[in-house]
Amino acid sequence: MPEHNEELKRAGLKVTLPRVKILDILQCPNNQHISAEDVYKILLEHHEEIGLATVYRVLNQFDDAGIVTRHHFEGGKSVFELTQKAHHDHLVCLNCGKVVEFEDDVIEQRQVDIAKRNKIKLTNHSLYLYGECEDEIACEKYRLDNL
Amino acid sequence: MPEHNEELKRAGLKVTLPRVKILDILQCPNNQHISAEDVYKILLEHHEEIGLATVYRVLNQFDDAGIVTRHHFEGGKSVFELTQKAHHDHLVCLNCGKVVEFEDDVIEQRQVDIAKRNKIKLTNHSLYLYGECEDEIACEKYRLDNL
DNA sequence: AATCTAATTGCAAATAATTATCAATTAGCG
DNA sequence: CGCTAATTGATAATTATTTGCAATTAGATT
Ligand SMILES: [Mn+2]
Ligand SMILES: [Mn+2]
Ligand SMILES: [Zn+2]
Ligand SMILES: [Zn+2]
Repeated sequence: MPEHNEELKRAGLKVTLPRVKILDILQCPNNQHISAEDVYKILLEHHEEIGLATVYRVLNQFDDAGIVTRHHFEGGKSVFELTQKAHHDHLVCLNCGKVVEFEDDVIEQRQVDIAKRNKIKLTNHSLYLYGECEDEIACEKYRLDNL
Repeated sequence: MPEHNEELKRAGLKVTLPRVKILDILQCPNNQHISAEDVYKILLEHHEEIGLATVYRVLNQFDDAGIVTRHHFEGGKSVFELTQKAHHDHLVCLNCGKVVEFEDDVIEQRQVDIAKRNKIKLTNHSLYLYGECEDEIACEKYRLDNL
């Protein structure tokens, strides 16, 4: 019934409980830019008996299908977010982990120019800005709230 | 005697064969943006009895000392390069692995503005452009030459 | 130059993140 | 309702990197 089913079918994926549940989790605003491990933890909290291997598998399938976008923030592990209508890049606080999304047409255009100038057909890029919240109090609060 | 010694001493690191040899390897133009594993392979080719753990340790020490800069290109493993006088970003061919360095003041300035606008003190950033060489023949050649 | 000691190294075992294997289960088509 | 290929869970395997520890050594101190 939910539109989740449509999205899965469109991607040629069977509608299974793990997939629907994982989509649910990704949908939640709190869980944007979430790691496989964290998706798994939330599943456990919801008492869903879904294996970690399945989480990784499903996220990869979603990535292949374009349903999610994978990012490599500093820290080794991949994080995923539902693919948005518009491309955007990220600004990450190294203290509290807050992620701010932004888009900048000037930067995007420059990237295209640089690639062209160097005779390379640009297929994608990754841009991450790292820093620290100027508001230290809010930063510390955010950090504590997210464990 | 070589200036390597100075660089190591300045960083408070003893002048040892592993460190000197690894600096030698990083110095070579062929080895810009090289992984720990590849540094280790080259050491083996040079018949240097240096352990892989030491390579990782030394590269981390160099990173801490600012002697090298670590990058995370697509592909999981870290790559290192001797820290250059000027900051630059990278354009990588996903086919042949060629890496082109570039600097773009407009992009740099925009990043600063974006961070400021979002009340975050920018500490660093990573920008990687990925694509494919327009010259497919040169691309394939480069790919084969590098294994 | 001989001595000393903290830094360094090599090797093997340990981690961390992710993937592969495979038998058991199941979605969805006919 | 039955069939079959897709999916899943548990576990073993991989990959990249780090850590523990005993043996070695650079370089300061006699
Ligand atoms: Mn995002
Ligand atoms: Mn470079
Ligand atoms: Zn913060
Ligand atoms: Zn190429």
